[in-house]
Amino acid sequence: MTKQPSRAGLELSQTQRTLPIALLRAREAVMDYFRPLLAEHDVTEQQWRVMRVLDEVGTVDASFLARQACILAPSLTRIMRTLEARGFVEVSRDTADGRRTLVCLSEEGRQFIRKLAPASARIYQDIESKIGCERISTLLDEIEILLESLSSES
Amino acid sequence: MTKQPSRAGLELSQTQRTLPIALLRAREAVMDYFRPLLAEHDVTEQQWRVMRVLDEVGTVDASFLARQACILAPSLTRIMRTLEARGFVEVSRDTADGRRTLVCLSEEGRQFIRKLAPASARIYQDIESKIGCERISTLLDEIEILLESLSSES
DNA sequence: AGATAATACTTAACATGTTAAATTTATCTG
DNA sequence: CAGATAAATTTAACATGTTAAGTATTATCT
Repeated sequence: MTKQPSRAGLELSQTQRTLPIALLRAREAVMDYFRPLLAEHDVTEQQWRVMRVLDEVGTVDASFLARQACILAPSLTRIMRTLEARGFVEVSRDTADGRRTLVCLSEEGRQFIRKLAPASARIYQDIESKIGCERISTLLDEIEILLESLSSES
Repeated sequence: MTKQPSRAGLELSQTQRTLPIALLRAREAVMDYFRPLLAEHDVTEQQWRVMRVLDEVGTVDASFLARQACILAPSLTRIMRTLEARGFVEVSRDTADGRRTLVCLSEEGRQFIRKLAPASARIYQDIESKIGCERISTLLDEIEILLESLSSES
């Protein structure tokens, strides 16, 4: 079905048949469905991701938040500034460990999430209807396995 | 095996069990293996992607290149400036259509690709050995289906 | 042919990605 | 307990992502 280049020695794969590009293209294809909603409400993809994570986990330190939202620490610092200025998050210092920054959603932030949740869920359902729930589930499982395989093992 | 949240109404999925984040995490996990090599040779991930595509397709216009490398036009404009200044690519105007910019690898650019190819291929093989060739192949197939399902249909 | 729309880029402006260095606070060692 | 180390962020600098606006060139339409 798919042309498999014979890669006996140390040659490069066809770019389109490569994990980095394939994963990037897949993500772009999915995000194309969400971008209109985010743009309409003036939040970037990353800001929304941070708020989604905070909505799930409550109050957490910056490192944990960065890891969960797949955002690097320096980016998170800037994003926090933006979200705090907009009144969507509350930032404080950890009294137990003065190095840590603690963050949580503000009431306004929670309302914002609730306001967009239905439209966001509908978009995801639209995507599911095109791909199929089982297929998405399988893909997510495959990715989980990939992550386990690539991390923490020899 | 995996906890499936009951999502009868219009609620948000668990972030970690969502296509945008899962695909992003997978990509990051893979790129972590390549970044040291790229950093060692002072090329960014995107610059390398552009050169990889050019190596495959020869001389092409900017739009095609941008699409193949998953890079937006404005980013490509800047990347071209960088790569041209470094002598890795040659840029020219399409005589048949004055709007188009044509690009191809320079001899120096081709040599650069050849120099990094073995190490890059070894890294990919390392990744394959951890995940398994068939599993990767399956994943790539699943992604192709996802791309077809999401594009150009109703 | 001439006005108009469509293409293909390019610029501009702001947000984020990425790495390295700096800062502040904790922890560890002797 | 003082000095060295480590940990958690932040800052800085440059590259790219992203959208909107601007430019030049080509295609279209009457």
